[in-house]
Amino acid sequence: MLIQTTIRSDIVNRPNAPAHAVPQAPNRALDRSSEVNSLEQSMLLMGATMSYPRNTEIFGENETADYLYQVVSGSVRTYKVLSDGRRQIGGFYLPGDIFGLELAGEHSLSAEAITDVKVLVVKRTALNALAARDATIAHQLFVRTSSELHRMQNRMLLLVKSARERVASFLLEMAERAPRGNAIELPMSRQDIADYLGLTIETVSRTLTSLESDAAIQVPTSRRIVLRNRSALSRMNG
Amino acid sequence: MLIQTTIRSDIVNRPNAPAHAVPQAPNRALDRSSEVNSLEQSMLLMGATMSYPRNTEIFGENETADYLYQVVSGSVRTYKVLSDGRRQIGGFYLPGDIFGLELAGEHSLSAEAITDVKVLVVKRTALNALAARDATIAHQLFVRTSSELHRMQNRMLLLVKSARERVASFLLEMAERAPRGNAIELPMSRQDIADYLGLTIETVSRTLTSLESDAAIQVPTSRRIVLRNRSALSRMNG
DNA sequence: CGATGCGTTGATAACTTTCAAATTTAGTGG
DNA sequence: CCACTAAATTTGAAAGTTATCAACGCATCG
Repeated sequence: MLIQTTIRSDIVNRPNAPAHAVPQAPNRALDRSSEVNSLEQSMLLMGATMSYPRNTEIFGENETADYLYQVVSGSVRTYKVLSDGRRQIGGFYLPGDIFGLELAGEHSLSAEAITDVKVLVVKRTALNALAARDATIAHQLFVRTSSELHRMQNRMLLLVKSARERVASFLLEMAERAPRGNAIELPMSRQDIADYLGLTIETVSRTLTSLESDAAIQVPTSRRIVLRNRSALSRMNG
Repeated sequence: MLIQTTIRSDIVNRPNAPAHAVPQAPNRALDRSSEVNSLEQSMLLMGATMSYPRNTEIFGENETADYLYQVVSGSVRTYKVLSDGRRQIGGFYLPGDIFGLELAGEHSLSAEAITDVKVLVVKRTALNALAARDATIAHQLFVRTSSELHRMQNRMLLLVKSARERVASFLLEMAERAPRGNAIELPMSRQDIADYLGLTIETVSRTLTSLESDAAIQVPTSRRIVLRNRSALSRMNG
C-alpha cells in the first residue's frame, strides 16, 4: 500500500526567506518549538539542499520513495493524474512544510516545483533509523502524520461544498499558512487552484470576481489577493 | 488541534460475526497477521464490550476523546454537521474497523450506531501506555494512521468526480471491505450514502437506477446491491 | 387501517462546465 | 526600453449536471 504523507511545519517561514531565518511570527508555535526543532534540526543535519527550476518534477508517482523533503524556499505541488487526463492536486507546500513522506516504498503522488524551489532532502532510511532510537522523533513523525490526516478531513469537508465556499476556504487557508496581514501572494496559477479545489479555471476566476464585487476580497493582480472581510469568508465556510 | 483518526483492520470480519471469530478470508492479511494481532489482541485484553442501539450516539464532536473503539458487530458512521445543517459523513466502520483514535483531547467528529452495534472500548491512556513500552504497538498505530491518511487521499480524489463516478467508487469500496462475492449488503440509508458522497439522496437513487439500466449492477432491494460488471464500475473510477 | 419513514421518480431551477473569444500579463529578442 | 508573441486570466453564451421541490409507492408498525 502506498502512502503519501505530508507534514506541515508549525513554523512557516515567509516565502523566499532563507531556511535558517528565525521565524518572526509571535504565534502559538513557540510553546512547542523545542519539539518542532528536534525533527527540523535533525533534518537539517542529515539533509542536503537541492534546487529545482519552476515547473520541474521533484519526484514522480510510483517512483521509489527514498527521500523526504522539506521546502526551504519557493512552493511545491503534489498531484495525481487520472486516466482521463484530469489532474487532482494533493496539496501545496510552502517554506517549512515537509512532503514526500511515504510509509511504503513508492510515492503515490507526483511532486513539482511551482516556482524555483530549494528543498532540503533527507534519506528516508536515515530518518527512520533516527526515529527507531529516538522516541521524540518517532512521536513527531506520528503527530505530523496525524496533523496531515486532520487537514485531509477538512479538505474532504471542503470538497462537497459550493464553488464559492471552496474558494473562500482556500483563501482563508492560504492566508493562515503564509501570514502577511490581509494580503496573500499566491505562488500557484488559476489552473493549480482549480485542480486543488476540483473546479475549472473559469469557475475559480468568476468566483474571485464575484467575491470582489461583494467586497469580500480585492484582486489587485491575479497573483495577489487582499482579504477585505474575513468574517464573510468564514461564514461561507459552513 | 483536534484529530479524528480512524483505523481499519486488515482483518474484516463479516458483519454480525462474533468478535473472536477467526477471520475466514484467505487473503493478504495473513502475511502480517502476527503484527495485526498484537494490536487487536491488546485491545481485546484491555477493552470492554459496549452495546449501542440503532441511531444512538457513541460519542459527540468536542467530547473528550478518552476511548478508542473497535467495531465488533454492526456498523458505525462518523459525521460532522455544518452550521447550515448539512451533514458530512466522515466514514463508515464495519466489524474489525477501529475508530475514534484522537491525537488531541477532543473528538473532531461525532459517531453514531447505524445498526445495533457492539463495540470494544479501550481506554486511550491504557493504549498509549502500552505503545510507550511496546514499539510494535506504537508502530502499528502509526501504520494504521498512515493507512487512514491514504484512504482519505483516495476519498479526496473521489469527491471531485461526477455523481456516477462517486457512486461507482462507493460500491467498489464497500464490496472490497465486506466481501460476499458480488453482493453487497448495505447497512446504511440512502441519506447516509448521499452525505458520504456529497450528493443528495435523489441523485444517489437516480444514479443507482441508471447503473442498473446499464447492467452494471442489480438492485433487488434497496439495501442489497449486486455488482454485475465490476470492470465497468472500475473504469468509472478514473 | 392510517400514520410514518424510506426510497423512487418527475419537473424545474440553480450551479458549474464547456466552448469561444477578448483582454491582460509575462517573456523574448531586437 | 520597446515591440511582439505566447501564455494566463477573464468574460460571455450555451449546454450539461446536480439540487430542489413535489408527488407517489412501498413497507413497517402501532
